[in-house]
Amino acid sequence: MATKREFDADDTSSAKRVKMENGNGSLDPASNPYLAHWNEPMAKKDPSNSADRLHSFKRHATTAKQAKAAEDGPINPFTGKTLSNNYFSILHKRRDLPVHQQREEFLKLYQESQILVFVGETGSGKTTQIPQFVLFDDLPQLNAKMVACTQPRRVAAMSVAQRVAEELDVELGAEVGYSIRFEDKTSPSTILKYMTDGMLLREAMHDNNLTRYSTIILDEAHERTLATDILMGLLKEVVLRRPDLKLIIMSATLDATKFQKYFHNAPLLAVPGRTHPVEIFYTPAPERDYVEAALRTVLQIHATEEEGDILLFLTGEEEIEDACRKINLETQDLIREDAAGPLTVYPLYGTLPPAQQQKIFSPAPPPLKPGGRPGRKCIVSTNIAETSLTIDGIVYVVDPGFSKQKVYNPRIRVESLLVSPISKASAQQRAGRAGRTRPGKCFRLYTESAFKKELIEQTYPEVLRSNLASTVLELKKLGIDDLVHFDLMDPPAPETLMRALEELNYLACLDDEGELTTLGRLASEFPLDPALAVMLVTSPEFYCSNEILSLTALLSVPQIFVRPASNRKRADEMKDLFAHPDGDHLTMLNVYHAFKSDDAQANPKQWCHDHFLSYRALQQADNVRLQLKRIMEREELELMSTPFENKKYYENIRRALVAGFFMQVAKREGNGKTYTTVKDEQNVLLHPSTVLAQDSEWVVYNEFVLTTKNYIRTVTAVKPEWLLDIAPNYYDLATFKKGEIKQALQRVVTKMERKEAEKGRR
DNA sequence: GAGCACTGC
Repeated sequence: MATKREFDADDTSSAKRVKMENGNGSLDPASNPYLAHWNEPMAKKDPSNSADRLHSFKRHATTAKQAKAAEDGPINPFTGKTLSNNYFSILHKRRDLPVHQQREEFLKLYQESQILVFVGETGSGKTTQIPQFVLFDDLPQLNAKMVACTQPRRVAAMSVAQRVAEELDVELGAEVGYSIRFEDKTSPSTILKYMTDGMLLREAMHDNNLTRYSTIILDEAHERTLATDILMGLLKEVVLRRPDLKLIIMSATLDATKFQKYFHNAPLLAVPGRTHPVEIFYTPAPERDYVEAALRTVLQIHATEEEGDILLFLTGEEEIEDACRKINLETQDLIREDAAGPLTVYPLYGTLPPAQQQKIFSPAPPPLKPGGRPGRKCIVSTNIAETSLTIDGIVYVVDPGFSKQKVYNPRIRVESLLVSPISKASAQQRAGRAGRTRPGKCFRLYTESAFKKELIEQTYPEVLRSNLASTVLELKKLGIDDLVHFDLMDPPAPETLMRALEELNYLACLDDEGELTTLGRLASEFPLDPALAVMLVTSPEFYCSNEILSLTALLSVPQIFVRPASNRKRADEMKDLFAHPDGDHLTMLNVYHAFKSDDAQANPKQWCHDHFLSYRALQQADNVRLQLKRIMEREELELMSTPFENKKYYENIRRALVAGFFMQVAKREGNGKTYTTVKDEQNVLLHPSTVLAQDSEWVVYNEFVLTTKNYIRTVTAVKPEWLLDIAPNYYDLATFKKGEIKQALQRVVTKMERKEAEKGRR
């Protein structure tokens, strides 16, 4: 039984290798005490060992006592090797974690119930310990299955896997591994796999019952990412089809009963966390200018509070950089007056290069003179410090109560970022950041009554704030036929679903009955938005799949052009070197080709720096391109180019663009600067960053940006004939409202018909 | 004449 997984494993070559080595017993450190220290990977995998070591364990009938005895060694029950000293010293600390108090209780509920909701506050140890508790009772190795534990973020999946591998005294990637986009660190011997929630969702698309797993743990479920929400809906159905599958939903306290209710009143187990108390202060009256109030508060803390670092939450890059400058200036004044010690200010936001992000972990500055006023650091951060990054040593948190949040307006099909009040849950999370190392203080720049009466309980889950086109495509691929009755924890507005279905229908991914088409099935194989996926899948028809492949990759990574405030002119000049008069898409492609040239590859980092391009983004694009290319090859989509000398080289690319983005087209109004989007009839302006000459009558755009004005960004000129030709369903003139756009298209139709007729006469 | 919160496949 125990060796069965070798034959089930995807990686047949390594499975074979394991088998051969198993034949040679003397190489197995478990059976040869003189080789127990031997750490060569080739000698370690032997799944049958675990069955031997845990032979007295009856699946789903074990006790905490049994597990503890097995953990106490001296032999590693999963590898058969002697446990290291490091292992025992960690084991000692692990047993101190709050979750260990309730191991027996956990096992009982886990064994009794198919679904379990587990609530553990920060510091409870749930993410590292619960999967191990499961391992000793679920014994996935006996059935050639795995235990999966999902995380919303890649870094978390990687770092937790690393930690748990150390705790179990195994090599990372062997019994404990992780799986994230671009990196699968697992092997045939893996029995515990940490992975991103998106990754598990991808797997589910090819294996609707997730048969590789015997237990699935959804961690950080309270974050309610799109992937977690869909997985919950899916797993709710899968558990009915697979009575052998167990499911654990892990969450921070807040919303636990909601999860419980959603899963037919599944049992709930709560474990306290281990944090220090945080004292909360409110302002007596509402603040008019939250940035100004925040700066004042930071300086006051610095001048009057005892030692300890400060974390200030603001909403975006510009606001943060500005605040950092001001805090620095004011601190100089305080120091001159000898009213405060030194203060180092660090900005923190997602688009900051990793090296700069790392700086926040440097220690606070020492007093200016021995015995002088204490120095401290102040971190001014976006929401990234709320969940993704934890900084030890923070004692003071300043929370103005705002963050930028994505909102989706299905009426005009536009996602945009809006500065909005945070939720109570967010406010609590922010305050908690002050109590990680010792008791702290949190200064909320709003009144207590505003907190109680105005803040919503929870931030709306992503599923209620997003365009659901790709989600609907995924659900179809997951085998969900009846979307309207698919049981999501928070069902989105019917209009959002209708919009998504409509969009997919126009893209020919769904037929008129709402069934997945061949194109839709192909498109769903790509980790891309449907429009991009359709553009890529159809690009061979336009003889430019190589180029569209590059472009697709470029469009799915962050901005490649860098434009530092101090050197805008030079940056713009450099961009002009790559500019293509027909538009930004072609310009980006020129950049990519230049980046891949031998000249640039000699020293790509320097080359990017010299040309004001983001090396990180271009490298990422390269990575994405490779992944997409592999999928294209697997799906037998041909990779080809129109010869560069051919007149149609760029025209073919522009036509292929239309095949995916025909719903994102705008027409210039008269000879002016304003454009109107087709069908939705929004008035928009070309984003000032465009290289496109103002005289293009019809353009496709990649995104709609709602800021001070309505902009369309990344635009390329197209011909109206192509629209009618390539997307006849969408450009069925009968469906257009009366107006300038319809008239213009009507004229094009007439012209095309006349040409056609002339051709016929000749 | 501009400003991308944060993730993820």
